[in-house]
Amino acid sequence: MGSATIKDVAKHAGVSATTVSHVINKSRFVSPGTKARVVEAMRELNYQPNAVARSLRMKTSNTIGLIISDISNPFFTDLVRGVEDVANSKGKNLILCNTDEKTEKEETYLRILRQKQVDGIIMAPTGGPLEFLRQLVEVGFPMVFIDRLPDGIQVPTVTVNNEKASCDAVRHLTSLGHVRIGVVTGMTGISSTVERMKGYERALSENGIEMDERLIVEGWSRVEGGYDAAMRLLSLKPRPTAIFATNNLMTIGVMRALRDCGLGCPEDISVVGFDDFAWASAFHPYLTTVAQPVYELGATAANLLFKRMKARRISGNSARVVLEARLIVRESTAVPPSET
Amino acid sequence: MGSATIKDVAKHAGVSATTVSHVINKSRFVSPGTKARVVEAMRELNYQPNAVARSLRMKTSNTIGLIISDISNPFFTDLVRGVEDVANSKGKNLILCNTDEKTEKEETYLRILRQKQVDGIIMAPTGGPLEFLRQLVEVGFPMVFIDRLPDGIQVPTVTVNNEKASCDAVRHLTSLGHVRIGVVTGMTGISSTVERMKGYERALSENGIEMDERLIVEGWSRVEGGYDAAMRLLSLKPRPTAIFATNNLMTIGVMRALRDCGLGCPEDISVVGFDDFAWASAFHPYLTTVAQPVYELGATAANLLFKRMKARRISGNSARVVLEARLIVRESTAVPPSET
DNA sequence: TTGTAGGCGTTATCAC
DNA sequence: GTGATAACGCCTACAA
Repeated sequence: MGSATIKDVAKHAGVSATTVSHVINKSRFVSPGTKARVVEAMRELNYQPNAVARSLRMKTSNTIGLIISDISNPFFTDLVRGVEDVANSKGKNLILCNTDEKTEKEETYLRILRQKQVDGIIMAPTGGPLEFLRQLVEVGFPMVFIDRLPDGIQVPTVTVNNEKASCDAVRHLTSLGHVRIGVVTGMTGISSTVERMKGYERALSENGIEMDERLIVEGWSRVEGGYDAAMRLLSLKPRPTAIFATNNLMTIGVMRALRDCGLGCPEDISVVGFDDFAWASAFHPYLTTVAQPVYELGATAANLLFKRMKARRISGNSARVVLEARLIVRESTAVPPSET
Repeated sequence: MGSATIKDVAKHAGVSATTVSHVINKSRFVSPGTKARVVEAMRELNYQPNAVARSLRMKTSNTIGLIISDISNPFFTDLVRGVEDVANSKGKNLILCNTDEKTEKEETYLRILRQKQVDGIIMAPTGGPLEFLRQLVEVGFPMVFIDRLPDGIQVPTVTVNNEKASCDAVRHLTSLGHVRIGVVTGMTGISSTVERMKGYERALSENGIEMDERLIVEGWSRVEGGYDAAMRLLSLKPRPTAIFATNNLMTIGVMRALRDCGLGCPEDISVVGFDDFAWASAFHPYLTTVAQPVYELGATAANLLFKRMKARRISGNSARVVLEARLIVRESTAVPPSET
């Protein structure tokens, strides 16, 4: 049984569809009497306005798209919540899309979201080459990038101060006397990886520590990658006295590797991880981490997007907002290396 | 500049809109020549079909709604991924909604999703009284409940075997010699809480252990609640030798309480938690947990929903699918209580 | 204070 | 093989 339409309500109330529409949207005066009849008719017919028809007419879907790599990643989890809260407060809904870092999925989702007439898109770009994306930006489609900078596309972006935060993390290790500091790097080709490595390098050079290529291992931003990378690092002789894992998943991989090697943290080796965990202060080791303001990242991006949506044709202006990630020092790494 | 429409393409290719439509949808034969011209016109105009207009006409939005309490909760995180993967494989998109367990937000989202003509809804019901929800179910709107059973509404549901799994968890503790076993319970009024408590009670009675009301404390399904509840339990004299935390967030709260009380786990007290953590085997204590097949929960619900969507009018039939949660025994609790 | 009519961009029916 | 035309449900000039 097809639901009641605005015409059904009109007929039932003995008025025109126009009047019903105005009652629904409070868009012009309707006498108390007729208004009451309309309201009553809507109730009796259990009327629900058809938002699709409305969208077609109004050219706004009250929906925004959010494209991330994987909602299972705790990092995105809080970010998504930030976006949804802001969106909800503005009466917009969220279509969630997972790319798994696949450029192909990214393009498909972009295309679908566009076809669904979403009012705007927030995305963490994979970094792959993307003609369609470039076109969208060029026609002024409201879009905000998050967590990473796109390659050569001018668009508003929200990130954290990756370099500075990484630098702080590594400085923390050097200040404890560490010199041989291994680093597990993220996916190549995304800006956050590059920036975090810059911070690592800067901290070392500040302290007059020579770079050792063998201490830099790729972890592909994933748990398994972090595990493998740590295994490589741990097999070095002499092995590093500390490891800097440049994201949350890789940090877990590193810790698993330590366990499998029978190594204790921080007794045998110190670890600092980028990204904090809600449970970090309740489970051992109480890891020192770089905490990103993840929720704010999402909320900020959403607010920025809404600004763009209002001023559709003010293109060209591509702000970059940088939020502050900060080091949280916990007891576990406050231990000097057993060897030097 | 409004995007090109099907009419623009038709004009550009010198054919009718009908033909363009048929080319797009491959819905009837079009001669190679005209087809080529149409395709070329679409390319030149950078044409993207308007999915909103299509939805209005076809009466399907190719979108489903997912209503949960909070995407920040790691439990829902993997579940959402399961739903999205299945949805995506069927060409559907996902609108994500967070209720924070507020009946009011739940109703608002239900109404919006209905108005947006989503093809179906998957939800973890708050348990509040909900007339609108009941109406939706009654008119045969495709819907699947997840994680919890609704109160007295006949609708397909996907859950885990909460009672059995809880019973196993507590049996594990009794088999280690524990008798005074505290339990931190979830929100009152949701089925999973009730079922998990039944499992707790059954395990105790099987072992001839008398129930002690003081050992049952409400943790409201949240971290803070788990913390407070654990504090209460730890202040009992004699204090329990083990604690069963009935969900992931409360488990974290319990562990924080132990830390703040300077108590070690498992030396001073044993803990078993409902819900596993990806990092559980890498950080201390290596907690024994009940692992729910969370991704499968979401995927199963989505598959069930798609079945319902196909056979819209086969109402009445309200399957309940029960997946298996299983105990993962790790070293930490394999320690007999220091006292009896 | 209220109503009529046209159109948003598609797809489906029928006709040629 | 292809096209006109109506309709999906709503909003909004314009008119009365």
